[in-house]
Amino acid sequence: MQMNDGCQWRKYGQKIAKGNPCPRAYYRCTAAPSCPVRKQVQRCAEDMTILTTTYEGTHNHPLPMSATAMASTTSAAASMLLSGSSSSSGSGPSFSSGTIAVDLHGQNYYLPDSSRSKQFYLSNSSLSSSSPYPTITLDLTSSPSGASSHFSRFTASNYRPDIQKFAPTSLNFGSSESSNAMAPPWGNGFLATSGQSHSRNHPGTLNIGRPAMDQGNIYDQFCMQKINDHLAATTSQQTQLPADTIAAATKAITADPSFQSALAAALSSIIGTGAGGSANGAANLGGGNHLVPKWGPPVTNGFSSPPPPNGNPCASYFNKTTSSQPPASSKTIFVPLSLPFSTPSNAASASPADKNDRAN
DNA sequence: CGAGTTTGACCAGCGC
DNA sequence: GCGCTGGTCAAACTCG
Repeated sequence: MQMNDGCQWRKYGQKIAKGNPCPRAYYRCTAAPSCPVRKQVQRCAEDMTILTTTYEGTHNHPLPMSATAMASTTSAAASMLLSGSSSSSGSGPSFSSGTIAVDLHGQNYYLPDSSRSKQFYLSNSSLSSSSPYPTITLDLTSSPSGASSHFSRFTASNYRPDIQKFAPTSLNFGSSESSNAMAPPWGNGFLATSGQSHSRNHPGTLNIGRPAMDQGNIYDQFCMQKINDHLAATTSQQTQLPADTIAAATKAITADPSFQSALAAALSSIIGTGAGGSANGAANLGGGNHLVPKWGPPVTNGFSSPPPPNGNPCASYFNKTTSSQPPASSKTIFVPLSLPFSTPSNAASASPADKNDRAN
């Protein structure tokens, strides 16, 4: 069991996806026996330091606070990213269009792109700043609040130390539960935590040094860490994201090309632009295809781009080689995709239990 | 000893 | 129809 995002996950498979040297790990939520939620964790080929996590399905059980917080964090980031990208990142994918409307408060994202419009609903939004890793979260899962309507959540958070400093995020943890359930042992300080998570594998080094599964854990841990950190630090102020925080986050995100690309990739894959991640996009989002038509190609490219000079950190990580190649700055991308987008059927199909598993 | 992880094999959808 | 790719299962292995 892993404590990634507040939920317990069990790895049930790993596979090397085409176009990405890094294996993709598959996890199932074990918080509840019948929970259909699955998670995919994969490293960005372009930047091994970036992890992309895709959530699929809807939890049929109450989420721990940490999980909620995590989701929140990512959502906010995503929103920021979206807005930021649209305005400032010209180089990136075609986020730019500027047609993207982001309503942080409402958490309602509108991407009336050229021909297709999509509504991004961020059920939770929070920016976690404690983690050294930039995190991109794409959550397409239907959230409880959105039960009535299917929505997806895109969340991206850029975890950067510097940013953290600037953005004392006050996260909306939405859950009254305290961090008890999720409180990770390492959840003390940012440094402490990160050190711990990493140290598990490679003491003293910042590399993710483990297979995808671990990666997932790690990034989750970071999130959790952040959360905890925030909780501790802002115990009393877990409320909404201050404009400042958002702005800072947006800035940070837009400033990081790799992050953008990673996010774009994640989004594209999730959304299932025609390009490549058809499986995810189509299956998960159902109508998700309409979401980000333009992003697809560019993003994909990014992923396909050759690995870092290091050689293939990914491979080594996944191979369990503890080769430590601590990326100067590790980045974690969370791509929580949730199924229930706009297609009810998605939920069903998404559910692993159903047809399952072997479907593909 | 139990829980979780790892890894290879199998299955099914999709594209050519 | 064939091959490719992605996703899942299940047995074996490892760690606590």
